[in-house]
Amino acid sequence: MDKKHTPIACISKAALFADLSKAMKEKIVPITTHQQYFPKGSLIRQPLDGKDGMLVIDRGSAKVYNLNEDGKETILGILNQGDIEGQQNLFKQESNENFIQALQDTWICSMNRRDFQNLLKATPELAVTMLNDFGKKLVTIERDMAIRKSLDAKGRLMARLHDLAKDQGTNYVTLLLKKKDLASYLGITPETLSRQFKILEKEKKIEVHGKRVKILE
DNA sequence: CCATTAATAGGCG
DNA sequence: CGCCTATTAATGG
Repeated sequence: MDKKHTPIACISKAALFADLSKAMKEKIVPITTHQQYFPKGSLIRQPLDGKDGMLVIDRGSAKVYNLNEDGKETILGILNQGDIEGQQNLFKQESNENFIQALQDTWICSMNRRDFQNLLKATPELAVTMLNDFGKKLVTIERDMAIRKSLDAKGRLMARLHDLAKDQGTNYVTLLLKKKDLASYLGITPETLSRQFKILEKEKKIEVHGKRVKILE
């Protein structure tokens, strides 16, 4: 299935590293572990697993979630190819407190905290790039929170669909998540999500075909 | 096939 | 809207 994988190519896929010079990337290579394979549904990270590094999705996708008091999942975010997760772990002692589960067969590359800290000290450009990335993530999170608080279920769903359309570059969007996961991500129940889909269809705003949704407005 | 999980439907607070 | 239950669809072995 997989052809060739070079550490440099892998690093370049990660938004965080994409803009670095080749020399910079070569500095990163030695501290990375490449192409660990996780079958669909397996846990890539979980609390107390002792993994302290950050990871990059080389291929595949994964969901980040934790469990609330009632033992139910709350989806914190979705990782797609090239996304970074666990940057926090590079700066603090504790290991992960969230679960990360592969949504498809997924390959990740990773590095541990200590090696990366040393590299950061030696490579200011990397530190700056990373800080900017943090900023972007912060903006996204704040925006998501604002949406969750201000919009009702229908509005949240529509907003999410438009985001997906933007990400995927088409109005015929493919839902990567199971609907119950999408519901969790939106902070609503699966039942409510199902109802909102029906309502939006009736209003001629979307067309649902299994896991694909056409956005009509 | 059967068993489990996901999605939907309907009732109710 | 969330929670609950029942039914059906989809999935995986």
